[in-house]
Amino acid sequence: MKLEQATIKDIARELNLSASTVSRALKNYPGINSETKRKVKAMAEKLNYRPNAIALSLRHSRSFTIGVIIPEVVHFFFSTVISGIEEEAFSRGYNVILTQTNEKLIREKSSINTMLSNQIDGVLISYSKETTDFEHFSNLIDKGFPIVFFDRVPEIPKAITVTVDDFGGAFEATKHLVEQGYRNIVHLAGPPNLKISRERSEGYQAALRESGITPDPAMIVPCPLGTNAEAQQVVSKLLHTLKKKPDAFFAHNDMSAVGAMMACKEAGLQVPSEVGIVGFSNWQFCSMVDPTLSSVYQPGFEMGVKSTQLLLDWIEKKFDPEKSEISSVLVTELITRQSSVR
Amino acid sequence: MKLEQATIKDIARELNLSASTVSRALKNYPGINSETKRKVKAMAEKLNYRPNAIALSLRHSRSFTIGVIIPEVVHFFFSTVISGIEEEAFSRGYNVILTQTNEKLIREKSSINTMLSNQIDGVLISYSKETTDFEHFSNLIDKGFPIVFFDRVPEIPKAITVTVDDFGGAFEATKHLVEQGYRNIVHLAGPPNLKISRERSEGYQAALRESGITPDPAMIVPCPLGTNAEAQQVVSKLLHTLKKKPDAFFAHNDMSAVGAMMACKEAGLQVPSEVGIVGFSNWQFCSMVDPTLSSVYQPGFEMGVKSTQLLLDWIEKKFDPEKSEISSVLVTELITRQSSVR
DNA sequence: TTGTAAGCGTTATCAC
DNA sequence: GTGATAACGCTTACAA
Repeated sequence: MKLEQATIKDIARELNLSASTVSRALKNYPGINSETKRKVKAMAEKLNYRPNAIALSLRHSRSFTIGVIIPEVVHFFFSTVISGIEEEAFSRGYNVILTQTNEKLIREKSSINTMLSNQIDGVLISYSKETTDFEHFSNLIDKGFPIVFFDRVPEIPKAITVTVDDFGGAFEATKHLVEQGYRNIVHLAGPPNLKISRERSEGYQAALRESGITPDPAMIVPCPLGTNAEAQQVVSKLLHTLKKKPDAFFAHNDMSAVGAMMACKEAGLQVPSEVGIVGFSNWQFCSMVDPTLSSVYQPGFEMGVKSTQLLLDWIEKKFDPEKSEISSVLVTELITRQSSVR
Repeated sequence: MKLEQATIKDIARELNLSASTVSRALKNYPGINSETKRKVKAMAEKLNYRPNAIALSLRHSRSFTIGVIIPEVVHFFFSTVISGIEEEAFSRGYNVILTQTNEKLIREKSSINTMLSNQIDGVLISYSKETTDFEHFSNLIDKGFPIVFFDRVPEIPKAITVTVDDFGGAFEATKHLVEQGYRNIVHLAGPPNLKISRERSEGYQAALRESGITPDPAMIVPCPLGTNAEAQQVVSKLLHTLKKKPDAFFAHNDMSAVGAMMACKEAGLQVPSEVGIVGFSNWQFCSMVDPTLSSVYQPGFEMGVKSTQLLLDWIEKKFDPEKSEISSVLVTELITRQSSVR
């Protein structure tokens, strides 16, 4: 059962007018009899007329719809970004069509194709962990199609990107641990093919160096899944195997940090007195665990808003990506809680 | 800069054919010269032809797009549901357009209008906390427009709904607390205008009665915001004011449960030996807090999948809501962890 | 001030 | 086997 939508033609027929007059009346064109205008609007109201956005899209070759492609919806940080995207798009009269890739490259590609078929005006992308080749993006960029990358951004020419200052955040977190007197700081690192992981790792190392500590490769431990179970297991093992006994953990995400915390508790180590822990992202649960978890806040909502602003400005030709290369970097903020302060 | 999309006309021009022939060739219609077909497909490939979904929508009055309206994206449960919706829709060739209402009725209404303008084929809705009048829904239902409600469902005639067994989940949780020997069980209740809140409250009361305990209105405490801060404050106060000292909390959501846990710790009460706590939803952090939090698991992903199945079956006329009234109730599962087992 | 006609991309219908 | 035409709903030169 379809919804019987009244069209301009219906209004025209009822009032013995032409479709063009109705169209003009509805849009307050100059040079329309005000009585006609009144009648048209009244009839539109009566018939519950609603413009057909599909017809408008076809006419204007503009859909007022943007696409969003993310790895996962069920992810606190990404959901925050989506929220920002949705707010900004809504307030500027755009629709958002959303797909998740589940970290699969093939879904990423097919999503882009579907969206292009649907004539989206532009797209926001955070790519999957499987993506190592960026040709499907550069093709679009080369054709001048509006595309903005956020958080997970490719290192390709002319890409417009929005990220947080991962390096700076990691630097600050590590520095903080040093200041609290921790010396043997382990880094639980993310998947190395993501730039964000590398930035965080480098920020950590830079902070150590600046503090006169030489980074030890053995202290950089991969936790590519980023789950608390993984980190717990990894850290439990570490506590036995490492020569230099670690007295702090800087994790690339909050779940790993919690995993580390659980492993320490299990091993009978006091947090923060014996071991300091700092996470990254400042997820909701940071203030709910015991001890509460210090973490680097990433402005997800702002990232969504900023990315969308850039994209829509581009679409609406308010800025020209050819002339103004933009990579926007949002500042992070270290939130210190119990887990790292002694 | 628009993407120069090749159209059927372009292919036709290149090959000196008519648009209709090209269209037929591309769709493998019978009665087309196989050589022509080959040439057309080759040219389509060469020009990187992609069918214009907008034109198809206009032609067929079908957009292959469904709308999703939820209160908040940044909400673990809802994001899980979205994930299920997205998966099912994607696998059946539909797009998902998403809006969040931020719990505002006015946004709910305007979102529906925008989506209708965009000729969505159907819509999935979980309504806002502000929504108390359901006329904007019944209007659509009366016109036979495909609409499926999930989680927060209105009690109006002919509404197709998908919920979890909130009553049953609450019943089981409360029963479990009783079995663990807790007697003065407080319920931290959700906003009463949501049916889910009432169901959970009633499940709690029914379980008490079945255990020979008369529910005490003073032991049902509103926590309408559902934040841990709110619950912590409420519970701290409770511990002093209630005549019958509470020895357990069944919260309508997990954040309230954590708030209660924090308040108890603060008051020097041991969990679970002195106070038992059970939450609702089984959010990620349940296994991360200390002690780990027992909670009622709600199948969010399945809810998304089920709702979408119903909606798409309706759209594709695989079931007739006039004949088969469907309210689908998914089972919950109590996950017992440390906070309630002694 | 209003009407006519063409066109956005596609396909169903009817010709040839 | 293939082509011409009309139609989906709307806007916009151009004409009246």
